[in-house]
Amino acid sequence: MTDHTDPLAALPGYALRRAANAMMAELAGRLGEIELRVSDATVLLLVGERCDMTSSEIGKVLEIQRANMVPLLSRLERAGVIERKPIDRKSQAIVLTSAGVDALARVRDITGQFEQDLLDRIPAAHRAHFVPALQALIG
Amino acid sequence: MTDHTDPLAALPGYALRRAANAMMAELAGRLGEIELRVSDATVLLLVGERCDMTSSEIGKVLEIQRANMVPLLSRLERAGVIERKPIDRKSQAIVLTSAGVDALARVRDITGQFEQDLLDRIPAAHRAHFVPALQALIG
DNA sequence: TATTGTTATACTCTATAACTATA
DNA sequence: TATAGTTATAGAGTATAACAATA
Repeated sequence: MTDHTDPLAALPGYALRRAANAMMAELAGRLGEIELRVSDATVLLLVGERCDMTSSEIGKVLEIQRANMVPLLSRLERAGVIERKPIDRKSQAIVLTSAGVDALARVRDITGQFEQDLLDRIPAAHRAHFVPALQALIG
Repeated sequence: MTDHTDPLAALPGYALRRAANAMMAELAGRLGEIELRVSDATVLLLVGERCDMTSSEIGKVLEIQRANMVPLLSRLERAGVIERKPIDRKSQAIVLTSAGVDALARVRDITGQFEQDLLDRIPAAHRAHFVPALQALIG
Protein backbone atom coordinates (compact mmCIF):
# COMPACT_ATOMS: atom_id res chain seq x y z
CA MET A 1 0.00 0.00 0.00
CA THR A 2 1.21 3.45 -0.90
CA ASP A 3 0.62 6.42 1.36
CA HIS A 4 -2.02 8.61 -0.25
CA THR A 5 -2.28 11.15 2.54
CA ASP A 6 -1.25 14.64 1.59
CA PRO A 7 1.47 16.29 3.69
CA LEU A 8 0.56 19.67 2.16
CA ALA A 9 -3.07 19.56 3.29
CA ALA A 10 -2.47 21.87 6.26
CA LEU A 11 -1.21 24.75 4.10
CA PRO A 12 -3.99 27.35 3.75
CA GLY A 13 -3.07 28.41 0.23
CA TYR A 14 -2.82 24.84 -0.96
CA ALA A 15 -6.10 23.87 0.69
CA LEU A 16 -7.72 26.95 -0.83
CA ARG A 17 -6.65 25.95 -4.31
CA ARG A 18 -7.70 22.33 -3.89
CA ALA A 19 -11.09 23.24 -2.43
CA ALA A 20 -11.80 25.79 -5.15
CA ASN A 21 -10.83 23.33 -7.88
CA ALA A 22 -13.03 20.61 -6.40
CA MET A 23 -16.03 22.88 -5.92
CA MET A 24 -15.73 24.51 -9.34
CA ALA A 25 -15.47 21.11 -11.01
CA GLU A 26 -18.63 20.09 -9.16
CA LEU A 27 -20.46 23.28 -10.17
CA ALA A 28 -19.27 23.00 -13.77
CA GLY A 29 -20.72 19.52 -13.92
CA ARG A 30 -24.10 20.66 -12.65
CA LEU A 31 -24.22 23.67 -14.98
CA GLY A 32 -23.14 21.47 -17.88
CA GLU A 33 -26.62 19.96 -17.81
CA ILE A 34 -28.01 23.26 -19.05
CA GLU A 35 -25.04 23.85 -21.37
CA LEU A 36 -23.57 26.73 -19.39
CA ARG A 37 -20.11 27.34 -17.99
CA VAL A 38 -19.46 28.71 -14.52
CA SER A 39 -18.49 32.09 -15.95
CA ASP A 40 -21.65 32.14 -18.11
CA ALA A 41 -23.83 31.51 -15.07
CA THR A 42 -21.99 34.19 -13.10
CA VAL A 43 -22.69 36.77 -15.79
CA LEU A 44 -26.37 35.76 -15.94
CA LEU A 45 -26.71 36.06 -12.17
CA LEU A 46 -25.11 39.52 -12.24
CA VAL A 47 -27.17 40.75 -15.17
CA GLY A 48 -30.26 39.47 -13.40
CA GLU A 49 -29.42 41.59 -10.36
CA ARG A 50 -28.33 44.73 -12.15
CA CYS A 51 -29.94 45.88 -15.37
CA ASP A 52 -28.32 47.62 -18.28
CA MET A 53 -24.70 46.98 -17.46
CA THR A 54 -22.18 47.24 -20.26
CA SER A 55 -19.69 44.51 -21.07
CA SER A 56 -16.91 46.56 -19.49
CA GLU A 57 -18.87 47.12 -16.30
CA ILE A 58 -19.68 43.43 -15.97
CA GLY A 59 -16.01 42.68 -16.44
CA LYS A 60 -14.98 45.15 -13.76
CA VAL A 61 -17.38 43.70 -11.19
CA LEU A 62 -16.52 40.06 -11.92
CA GLU A 63 -12.85 40.73 -12.59
CA ILE A 64 -12.97 39.41 -16.12
CA GLN A 65 -10.78 41.22 -18.64
CA ARG A 66 -12.63 43.28 -21.24
CA ALA A 67 -11.08 41.14 -23.96
CA ASN A 68 -12.28 37.94 -22.33
CA MET A 69 -15.84 39.23 -22.10
CA VAL A 70 -16.12 39.15 -25.89
CA PRO A 71 -16.28 35.38 -26.50
CA LEU A 72 -18.27 34.94 -23.28
CA LEU A 73 -21.03 37.35 -24.33
CA SER A 74 -20.97 36.08 -27.91
CA ARG A 75 -21.64 32.61 -26.59
CA LEU A 76 -24.52 33.81 -24.44
CA GLU A 77 -25.91 35.80 -27.34
CA ARG A 78 -25.65 32.80 -29.67
CA ALA A 79 -27.44 30.74 -27.02
CA GLY A 80 -30.22 33.31 -27.14
CA VAL A 81 -30.14 34.25 -23.47
CA ILE A 82 -28.84 37.81 -23.74
CA GLU A 83 -29.02 40.58 -26.26
CA ARG A 84 -27.30 43.93 -26.73
CA LYS A 85 -29.21 47.18 -26.44
CA PRO A 86 -27.39 50.28 -27.71
CA ILE A 87 -26.80 53.00 -25.10
CA ASP A 88 -24.98 55.35 -27.44
CA ARG A 89 -22.89 54.67 -30.52
CA LYS A 90 -20.07 53.36 -28.35
CA SER A 91 -21.67 51.36 -25.53
CA GLN A 92 -24.22 48.59 -25.34
CA ALA A 93 -26.32 47.42 -22.41
CA ILE A 94 -26.46 43.66 -21.87
CA VAL A 95 -30.02 42.54 -21.19
CA LEU A 96 -31.67 39.17 -20.70
CA THR A 97 -33.99 37.88 -23.41
CA SER A 98 -37.14 36.06 -22.33
CA ALA A 99 -35.26 32.80 -22.89
CA GLY A 100 -32.57 34.37 -20.71
CA VAL A 101 -35.05 34.95 -17.90
CA ASP A 102 -35.95 31.26 -18.03
CA ALA A 103 -32.29 30.25 -18.15
CA LEU A 104 -31.59 32.48 -15.17
CA ALA A 105 -34.30 30.75 -13.16
CA ARG A 106 -32.61 27.40 -13.82
CA VAL A 107 -29.22 28.90 -12.99
CA ARG A 108 -30.61 30.14 -9.70
CA ASP A 109 -31.98 26.67 -8.91
CA ILE A 110 -28.67 25.00 -9.67
CA THR A 111 -26.41 27.50 -7.97
CA GLY A 112 -28.73 27.84 -4.98
CA GLN A 113 -28.63 24.08 -4.44
CA PHE A 114 -24.90 24.05 -5.06
CA GLU A 115 -24.21 26.80 -2.51
CA GLN A 116 -26.39 25.00 0.02
CA ASP A 117 -24.63 21.68 -0.56
CA LEU A 118 -21.26 23.40 -0.26
CA LEU A 119 -22.15 24.97 3.08
CA ASP A 120 -23.59 21.70 4.34
CA ARG A 121 -20.23 20.03 3.81
CA ILE A 122 -18.54 22.50 6.15
CA PRO A 123 -18.79 21.48 9.82
CA ALA A 124 -21.28 23.76 11.58
CA ALA A 125 -18.67 25.22 13.90
CA HIS A 126 -16.71 26.64 10.97
CA ARG A 127 -19.56 27.53 8.63
CA ALA A 128 -20.23 31.13 9.61
CA HIS A 129 -16.53 31.98 9.35
CA PHE A 130 -16.13 30.77 5.80
CA VAL A 131 -17.39 33.64 3.63
CA PRO A 132 -15.92 36.42 5.82
CA ALA A 133 -12.52 34.74 5.67
CA LEU A 134 -12.71 34.42 1.88
CA GLN A 135 -13.85 38.00 1.46
CA ALA A 136 -10.78 39.19 3.34
CA LEU A 137 -8.66 37.57 0.62
CA ILE A 138 -10.45 39.17 -2.32
CA GLY A 139 -9.33 42.42 -3.89
CA MET B 1 -19.94 56.88 -10.97
CA THR B 2 -20.77 53.27 -11.67
CA ASP B 3 -21.50 50.80 -8.94
CA HIS B 4 -18.54 48.48 -8.58
CA THR B 5 -19.82 46.52 -5.62
CA ASP B 6 -20.42 42.88 -6.26
CA PRO B 7 -23.89 41.48 -5.54
CA LEU B 8 -22.49 37.94 -5.75
CA ALA B 9 -19.89 38.44 -3.03
CA ALA B 10 -21.96 36.68 -0.37
CA LEU B 11 -22.13 33.41 -2.29
CA PRO B 12 -19.67 30.91 -0.76
CA GLY B 13 -18.78 29.20 -4.02
CA TYR B 14 -18.26 32.47 -5.81
CA ALA B 15 -16.16 33.90 -2.97
CA LEU B 16 -14.15 30.68 -2.89
CA ARG B 17 -13.33 30.97 -6.57
CA ARG B 18 -12.45 34.66 -6.36
CA ALA B 19 -10.27 34.20 -3.28
CA ALA B 20 -8.44 31.23 -4.78
CA ASN B 21 -7.80 33.10 -8.03
CA ALA B 22 -6.49 36.15 -6.20
CA MET B 23 -4.23 34.14 -3.91
CA MET B 24 -2.89 31.89 -6.66
CA ALA B 25 -2.10 34.91 -8.84
CA GLU B 26 -0.21 36.39 -5.89
CA LEU B 27 1.70 33.16 -5.27
CA ALA B 28 2.45 32.72 -8.97
CA GLY B 29 3.97 36.19 -9.00
CA ARG B 30 6.22 35.44 -6.05
CA LEU B 31 7.32 32.06 -7.42
CA GLY B 32 7.93 33.64 -10.81
CA GLU B 33 10.99 35.29 -9.31
CA ILE B 34 12.63 31.87 -9.08
CA GLU B 35 11.17 30.74 -12.41
CA LEU B 36 8.77 28.23 -10.93
CA ARG B 37 5.05 27.72 -11.33
CA VAL B 38 2.72 26.97 -8.46
CA SER B 39 2.42 23.34 -9.55
CA ASP B 40 6.21 23.05 -9.81
CA ALA B 41 6.62 24.32 -6.28
CA THR B 42 3.93 21.98 -5.01
CA VAL B 43 5.73 18.97 -6.48
CA LEU B 44 9.05 20.10 -4.98
CA LEU B 45 7.46 20.51 -1.55
CA LEU B 46 5.92 17.05 -1.76
CA VAL B 47 9.10 15.37 -3.00
CA GLY B 48 10.97 17.12 -0.20
CA GLU B 49 8.63 15.54 2.35
CA ARG B 50 8.38 12.09 0.83
CA CYS B 51 11.33 10.45 -0.89
CA ASP B 52 11.28 8.12 -3.85
CA MET B 53 7.76 8.74 -5.07
CA THR B 54 6.95 7.84 -8.65
CA SER B 55 5.34 10.25 -11.07
CA SER B 56 2.04 8.41 -10.73
CA GLU B 57 2.13 8.53 -6.95
CA ILE B 58 2.86 12.26 -6.93
CA GLY B 59 -0.05 12.76 -9.29
CA LYS B 60 -2.40 10.76 -7.08
CA VAL B 61 -1.53 12.77 -3.98
CA LEU B 62 -1.72 16.17 -5.69
CA GLU B 63 -4.62 15.22 -7.96
CA ILE B 64 -2.69 15.86 -11.13
CA GLN B 65 -3.42 13.51 -14.02
CA ARG B 66 -0.64 11.10 -14.98
CA ALA B 67 -0.50 12.64 -18.43
CA ASN B 68 -0.11 16.15 -17.02
CA MET B 69 2.78 15.09 -14.81
CA VAL B 70 4.91 14.46 -17.90
CA PRO B 71 5.56 18.07 -19.02
CA LEU B 72 5.70 19.20 -15.39
CA LEU B 73 8.49 16.75 -14.46
CA SER B 74 10.29 17.34 -17.76
CA ARG B 75 10.40 21.03 -16.94
CA LEU B 76 11.77 20.37 -13.45
CA GLU B 77 14.30 17.92 -14.86
CA ARG B 78 15.40 20.43 -17.50
CA ALA B 79 15.74 23.04 -14.74
CA GLY B 80 18.09 20.60 -13.00
CA VAL B 81 16.14 20.36 -9.74
CA ILE B 82 14.95 16.74 -9.98
CA GLU B 83 16.21 13.57 -11.52
CA ARG B 84 14.76 10.13 -12.16
CA LYS B 85 16.11 7.08 -10.37
CA PRO B 86 15.01 3.70 -11.78
CA ILE B 87 13.06 1.50 -9.36
CA ASP B 88 12.50 -1.33 -11.80
CA ARG B 89 12.28 -1.35 -15.57
CA LYS B 90 8.83 0.24 -15.41
CA SER B 91 8.89 2.80 -12.59
CA GLN B 92 11.18 5.67 -11.66
CA ALA B 93 11.59 7.45 -8.36
CA ILE B 94 11.66 11.25 -8.51
CA VAL B 95 14.45 12.65 -6.36
CA LEU B 96 15.83 16.13 -5.74
CA THR B 97 19.25 16.99 -7.14
CA SER B 98 21.56 19.12 -4.99
CA ALA B 99 20.36 22.13 -6.97
CA GLY B 100 16.86 20.89 -6.19
CA VAL B 101 17.59 20.93 -2.47
CA ASP B 102 18.64 24.59 -2.80
CA ALA B 103 15.58 25.38 -4.89
CA LEU B 104 13.36 23.71 -2.32
CA ALA B 105 14.83 25.91 0.42
CA ARG B 106 13.85 29.00 -1.59
CA VAL B 107 10.42 27.52 -2.30
CA ARG B 108 9.94 26.97 1.42
CA ASP B 109 10.93 30.59 2.12
CA ILE B 110 8.53 31.95 -0.46
CA THR B 111 5.58 29.70 0.33
CA GLY B 112 6.12 30.05 4.08
CA GLN B 113 5.96 33.82 3.79
CA PHE B 114 3.01 33.56 1.43
CA GLU B 115 1.01 31.31 3.75
CA GLN B 116 1.76 33.64 6.65
CA ASP B 117 0.68 36.71 4.68
CA LEU B 118 -2.49 34.92 3.60
CA LEU B 119 -3.43 34.03 7.16
CA ASP B 120 -2.62 37.55 8.33
CA ARG B 121 -5.20 38.93 5.93
CA ILE B 122 -7.95 36.87 7.53
CA PRO B 123 -9.47 38.54 10.61
CA ALA B 124 -8.27 36.76 13.74
CA ALA B 125 -11.76 35.61 14.71
CA HIS B 126 -12.09 33.60 11.51
CA ARG B 127 -8.52 32.45 11.07
CA ALA B 128 -8.58 29.12 12.90
CA HIS B 129 -11.72 28.04 11.01
CA PHE B 130 -10.27 28.55 7.57
CA VAL B 131 -8.26 25.39 6.87
CA PRO B 132 -10.75 23.01 8.53
CA ALA B 133 -13.56 24.46 6.41
CA LEU B 134 -11.51 24.09 3.23
CA GLN B 135 -10.47 20.54 4.09
CA ALA B 136 -14.13 19.59 4.38
CA LEU B 137 -14.56 20.56 0.74
CA ILE B 138 -11.63 18.54 -0.60
CA GLY B 139 -11.97 14.99 -1.88
C1' DT C 1 -4.69 -7.98 -16.31
C1' DA C 2 -3.42 -3.80 -14.21
C1' DT C 3 -0.14 -0.21 -13.98
C1' DT C 4 3.72 3.14 -15.59
C1' DG C 5 5.13 6.39 -18.42
C1' DT C 6 4.14 8.59 -22.47
C1' DT C 7 2.10 11.09 -26.76
C1' DA C 8 -1.32 13.68 -28.71
C1' DT C 9 -4.99 16.58 -28.31
C1' DA C 10 -8.48 19.77 -26.85
C1' DC C 11 -10.96 22.85 -23.84
C1' DT C 12 -11.17 26.47 -20.40
C1' DC C 13 -9.46 30.36 -18.07
C1' DT C 14 -6.52 34.06 -17.93
C1' DA C 15 -3.41 37.84 -19.62
C1' DT C 16 -1.48 41.38 -22.79
C1' DA C 17 -0.92 44.28 -26.69
C1' DA C 18 -2.93 46.78 -30.18
C1' DC C 19 -6.56 48.64 -33.13
C1' DT C 20 -11.10 51.43 -34.12
C1' DA C 21 -14.50 54.26 -33.11
C1' DT C 22 -16.68 57.16 -29.98
C1' DA C 23 -17.29 59.91 -25.44
C1' DT D 1 -7.58 62.05 -23.75
C1' DA D 2 -9.93 58.36 -21.99
C1' DT D 3 -13.09 54.69 -22.70
C1' DA D 4 -15.88 50.72 -25.18
C1' DG D 5 -15.67 47.03 -27.89
C1' DT D 6 -12.92 44.12 -30.42
C1' DT D 7 -9.07 41.06 -32.50
C1' DA D 8 -5.30 38.24 -32.05
C1' DT D 9 -2.36 35.66 -29.38
C1' DA D 10 -0.12 33.25 -25.71
C1' DG D 11 0.39 30.95 -21.27
C1' DA D 12 -1.30 27.87 -17.88
C1' DG D 13 -4.41 24.25 -15.94
C1' DT D 14 -7.07 20.46 -16.83
C1' DA D 15 -9.25 16.38 -19.28
C1' DT D 16 -9.51 12.13 -22.19
C1' DA D 17 -8.10 8.51 -25.26
C1' DA D 18 -4.71 5.56 -26.68
C1' DC D 19 -0.24 3.14 -26.94
C1' DA D 20 4.03 0.35 -25.60
C1' DA D 21 6.49 -1.79 -22.05
C1' DT D 22 6.47 -3.95 -17.77
C1' DA D 23 4.56 -5.67 -13.17
